[in-house]
Amino acid sequence: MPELPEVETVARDLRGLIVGATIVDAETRWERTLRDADPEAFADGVAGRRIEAVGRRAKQVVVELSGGAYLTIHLKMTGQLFVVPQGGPDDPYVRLVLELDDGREIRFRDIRKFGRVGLYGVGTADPFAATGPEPLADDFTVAAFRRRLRSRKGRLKPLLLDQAFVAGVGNIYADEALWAARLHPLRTARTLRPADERRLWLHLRRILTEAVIRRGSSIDDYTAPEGDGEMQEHLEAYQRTGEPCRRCGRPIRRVVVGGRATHFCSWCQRLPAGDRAGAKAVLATMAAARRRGMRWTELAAGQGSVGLNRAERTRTAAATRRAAARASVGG
DNA sequence: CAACCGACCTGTTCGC
DNA sequence: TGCGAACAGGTCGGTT
Repeated sequence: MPELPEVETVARDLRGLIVGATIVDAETRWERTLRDADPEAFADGVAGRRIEAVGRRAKQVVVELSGGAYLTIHLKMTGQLFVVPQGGPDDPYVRLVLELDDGREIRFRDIRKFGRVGLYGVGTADPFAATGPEPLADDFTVAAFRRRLRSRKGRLKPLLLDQAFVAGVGNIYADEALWAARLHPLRTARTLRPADERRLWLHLRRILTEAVIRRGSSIDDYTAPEGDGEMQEHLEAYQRTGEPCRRCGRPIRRVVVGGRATHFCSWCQRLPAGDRAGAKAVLATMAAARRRGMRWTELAAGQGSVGLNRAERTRTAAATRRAAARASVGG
């Protein structure tokens, strides 16, 4: 699940590997990987262009090409990028191959086919026109963050996931930032006191910065061209359902907010009375789970229970899968 | 504007 | 042991 730190890591790895090379051809194996689903136009558009720079905007890798063209690569849930020698081991999940002039190729591998690659040029519409500010940029000040918070009526968790509100935050770092700032995910932006706003701003930036240094969280399918990250070993809330809160020792709870798994400590992250009115569904679910004797997990209506060791087992299995993927791609 | 839904996809895990 | 349902979640387009 690549978010800002994971995509930043992929972009940095890729930059060191491909800047200066020239794209010779493009082979599309799954048409819808291309935003405009036109393999011929895409190949014509990239062939002969030199790779000038690689960066990131929100959760997308941006590859700048000669002549003012640029590629946007959204990894979505399961997208991976590898740079390998041509003719290396292949696998059925490679969706797009960019052949380089130096005997290597860039492979975009994506099990679930959600990922998208766009090609833009001078005069084409800006794909980031509706994207919010970069949270690690110098001009993302606490004052700027306050202004944005006060212009919104929504609850914090969905707000942090809204790319128009702030760019690059996904499910992992939204939960982590809220835990660190001691703010309930259902808290409304408008009820925040100045100190709350400041803590959220501070911890959001601190956690994203730390995660970039640690090369992101290698959970499920995420890996970068030059190897896994280690931030998954330093998460405080995400996927720690039932494990003790590292501040108070009480079990981390899991609820569904806006259709997304949300992990938090109901002791450290209180919901003020004023915000309870619109949070009935989640609160009722938690009360029902409590009545049924579930102390450490809360479930959406009708869902089964979640085993205590699930997170651990999932992590182990995912690491094995990533290793297999790297081997098959020849990386 | 906010909240919610289904759609897009496949592999893994869960409940029975 | 095997099967189908549930789940993972980023984003878009549509509805309430």
